[in-house]
Amino acid sequence: MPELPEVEVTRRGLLQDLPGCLVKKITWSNKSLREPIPRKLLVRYIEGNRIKTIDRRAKFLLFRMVNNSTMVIHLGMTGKISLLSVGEPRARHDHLRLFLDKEKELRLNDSRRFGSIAVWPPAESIQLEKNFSRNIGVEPLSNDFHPDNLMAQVRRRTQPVKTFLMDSRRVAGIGNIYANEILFDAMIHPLTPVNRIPRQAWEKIILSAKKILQEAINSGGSTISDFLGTSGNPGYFQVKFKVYGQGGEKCRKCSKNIYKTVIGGRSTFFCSHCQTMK
DNA sequence: CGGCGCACCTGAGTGC
DNA sequence: TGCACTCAGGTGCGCC
Repeated sequence: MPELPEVEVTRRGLLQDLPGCLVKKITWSNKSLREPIPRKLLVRYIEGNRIKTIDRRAKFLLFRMVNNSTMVIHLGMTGKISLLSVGEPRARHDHLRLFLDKEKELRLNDSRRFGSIAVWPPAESIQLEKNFSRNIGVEPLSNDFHPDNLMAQVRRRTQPVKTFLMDSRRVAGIGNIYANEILFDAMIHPLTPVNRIPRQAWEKIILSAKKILQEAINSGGSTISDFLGTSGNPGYFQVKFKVYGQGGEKCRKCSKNIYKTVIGGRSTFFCSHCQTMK
């Protein structure tokens, strides 16, 4: 399910109930996700402790514990976190179950197992987070997402702007769907080399990104009440995308054809009439 | 160093 | 109904 908006909506949903909860017991599947599940660290630092709050960095959820440890979860392509009432039967592809007080269970289900779970022990948490964050680009909803910042990074680069927006070391949290949608909104051709984008166009990309991501978060916000219960995940919010998945359809702005191609190995949708190289 | 292709894994959909 | 094949929202490695 997850790009930045979906992860953020998940975070906000969990924030309604999780802070203060005690993690009484943790169980896991016998399969690895992207990396092996850190069982020993989960038992040592998360089990028996209380959740303080939940933060987000890029598409990672950071569960801050009262003992200053942190559980870091990435949802990959198919990861879903649900907050369930105790007694929900286990399901195929459940990989992590946190049994909480207040008759609740936090569960991670991930069929493709591209997700990940890490634990930062209290003593190393600050340093580990520093290293972690250093390898991740600017948060697009922050004030640091600014033409100065981006243009300084792209002087020598020729990669397509779509690839740049999706590169987590440059910009955090933008995946294939929203990269397509943002560039349509900004009227920029996805193949435009980043070193040939003028400041004005960067300003537009930034505004479009903030707008598109914020709209997605807002529309997901209305589904937060679905968190309790098995069907509880917001997914892509039934948002009607303007270009993603619309190959062969008519452009909403100019009625010309929307093309589908592949950039950086990912499906790319755009209107060659509305979206130009500046 | 920058940029690209590919692997990782399962499930859904399509066409024969 | 079954089989073979394609594609999918993410990330990081290795290769040129």
